[in-house]
This record gives sequence, structure tokens and C-alpha cells, in this order.
Amino acid sequence: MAKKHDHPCAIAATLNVIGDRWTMLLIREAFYGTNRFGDFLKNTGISRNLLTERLNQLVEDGIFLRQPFADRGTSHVYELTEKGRALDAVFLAMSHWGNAHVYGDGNEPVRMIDDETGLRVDGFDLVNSDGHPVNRSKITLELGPGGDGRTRNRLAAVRKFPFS
Amino acid sequence: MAKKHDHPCAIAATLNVIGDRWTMLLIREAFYGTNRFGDFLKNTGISRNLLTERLNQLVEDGIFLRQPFADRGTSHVYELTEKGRALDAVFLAMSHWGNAHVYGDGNEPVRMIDDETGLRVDGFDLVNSDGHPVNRSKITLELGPGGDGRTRNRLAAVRKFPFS
DNA sequence: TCCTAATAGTTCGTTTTCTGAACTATTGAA
DNA sequence: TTCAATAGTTCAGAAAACGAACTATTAGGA
Repeated sequence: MAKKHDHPCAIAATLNVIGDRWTMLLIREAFYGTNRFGDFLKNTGISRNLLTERLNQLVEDGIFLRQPFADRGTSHVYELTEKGRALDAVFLAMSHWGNAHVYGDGNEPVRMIDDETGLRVDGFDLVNSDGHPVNRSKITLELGPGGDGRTRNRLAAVRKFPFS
Repeated sequence: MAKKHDHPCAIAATLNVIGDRWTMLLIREAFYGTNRFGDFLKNTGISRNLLTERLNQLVEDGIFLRQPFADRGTSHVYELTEKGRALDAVFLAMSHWGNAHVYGDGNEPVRMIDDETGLRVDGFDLVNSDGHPVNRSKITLELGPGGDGRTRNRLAAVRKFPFS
């Protein structure tokens, strides 16, 4: 992947791991159960050398665990780690946005169904650290312990935070 | 941006809009209130020609609205559209993951605070189309109207869906 | 033991994209 | 009419991606 972002920001940090054209497709595959080199290759269309490089990087980043698999030839299995599974929220958010705003209602290629009600999964509620719902329009950004002077200045200049 | 993904998949479709190293940083800026070419430039570190190209693409994709702004020189204002604001879930998911899994508890550069309780925003609940919470481990993927035969085969082969 | 098939991974030349710096265009104010 | 501020373009070099051919490792069978 390209040169990494280096300012103190969680979005930038996340982009350093999944911010390219292919990685979230590999994560999607992993959520679908794909765990072999050849299946990632076939199901995404990524080129072989880039797949090698990306998988190595994702193992290094702690997203995949690479384990030997005795089958035929030199085989491995790539399993999502806990850190990797935690990308489910990103997966779900992108999935929902693509369905709603690119394909549109009635044109979704894949839908997610809530087994308990049979209804479609249709978005998110934010929750606070007590597990209670948060009103999305009433959120404040606050300097955290990992921020620097520049972060402080940026936050002071934030004019709005238009979550809907 | 690079060649587009062309299979019927909401993740792939979303990556075609935001799937590069810079776009989500521009969206972050927009959520922070940035709306001028020069401010996007300064606050992200993207190069000028790429910023021009990305903003044009995002206007074309319906994420930003470009409006004239009489100030000094030839100025414009880039405002998020409804479609762009709907990326808030992706923003929040990436933000939360980066804080939790790259910086870690106690090292977050920026925290999101629930104004009503003062507690930190700390995750998501999925909701169904009735607005009720969904058990994340009880979700089924279903072929939608926009899927094709290959989508059907892929879904039939899905071995698991390990949302935690 | 040797051959073959299956799988994963490497190499390398070409194409595409990104970077960074210099340059141009447009407009308001002094 | 000049200057400063802003946005945008051009272009050469660097980096990354693509795609095809090649290599390596191992299991199973002749």
C-alpha cells in the first residue's frame, strides 16, 4: 500500500490498514468464509502478487492469522483475528450505504435479514459506554489523551458535526 | 481513482466511491466543517491536482455540492449532500475502530462524547427496518433483486458470517 | 522412486496513478 | 493597475498496480 498517513486521527489510522481498493473486499470475503489464497484471488479479481502483499500486510497488522493447512501443495488458511472481526461495523456501514445510496431500494444485490423477525437490517444506533442509545445529532468531539497541539487547534476550529 | 469494481456487491460499490487513501479523509474534513479547496489541502496533505480530481469525482458521485463563493479570487464551497452525510455511519465505524484497535483505550487522539450523558460514544447496535435492535450473531444474507446468478452461487457457498 | 496435479507464491516488464513543484487564471481590494 | 488570495492546470519523475510467465512445495498415484 501507499505511504501511510501520519497525523493523530482514528480515520487516518484506519485508512492505513484498510484504505485501498482491495482490502475491504478481502475482509468481505473473510466474513463470507473465504480463507484460502486461491479463493480470495478468484472471488475478488485482485492480482496474485498484490494479494500476496496485502495478505502479508494484513497478517502483520493483526487482521488475519495465517496458519498451515495440509491439503495439496503449500497451503495456508487465513482466519480473521478478533481485531479483524471488529471491522464488522465498517463492513456493515459500507454494505448498508452501498445498498441504500448506490443500488437503491429494490435493487440491492444482497440483503441482510434479522433472523429473529425476518425484517431487513437497516442501520445503526450509536450507543454510549453504558450501552444506551446516543442521539446522533448530540455528539461533541473532545481532545483525547493521544491528541497533540495540532489536534487541539483542529477541534477548536470544527464548525459543525452534521450527523443526521 | 483506479479502475472500478464491477461485480454486484454493496461493498464494492461503496469502494468505487470512497475506496482510496484520501476520500474518507476529505469526508472527515467535511464533517468537521471544512468546505474550501485550500482547507482540504492544508488539513489532509493531499496534493493539489489529486484534490482537484477527487473533488470533481465526488461532486459527480453526488457526495459534494459545489457552489460559488465570493471571497477573494476564484472560490467555491463544497458542501456534503444528503448522500454524503449518509456516510456518517462509515465515518463513525472507522473512527471507533481506529480508536479501539490502533490507538487503544487511553490513547485516542479524539473522542466522541454523548452530550446528553457525558459518556463516550462506544459502538453500535444494528437495527431492523422497524427500528428495533438486531442480534448481530443472527443475521442471514439473502439474494436481493439486484443480485445475479453468480451472487446466488456465492451466497450458497457462504460458510459463516462471524459478526461478533 | 518418479511423475503429475494442486496450490501458493515470485519475478518482471508494462501501464496507471500519485507526488511535488512550477505555472496560469480569476477576482477583490489597495 | 498592481497586488494578494484563491483555485486550478501541467508535467516530469516516482511509486504502485496489473498481468502473465515462471518457480517452489507437497500429496498421491503409477
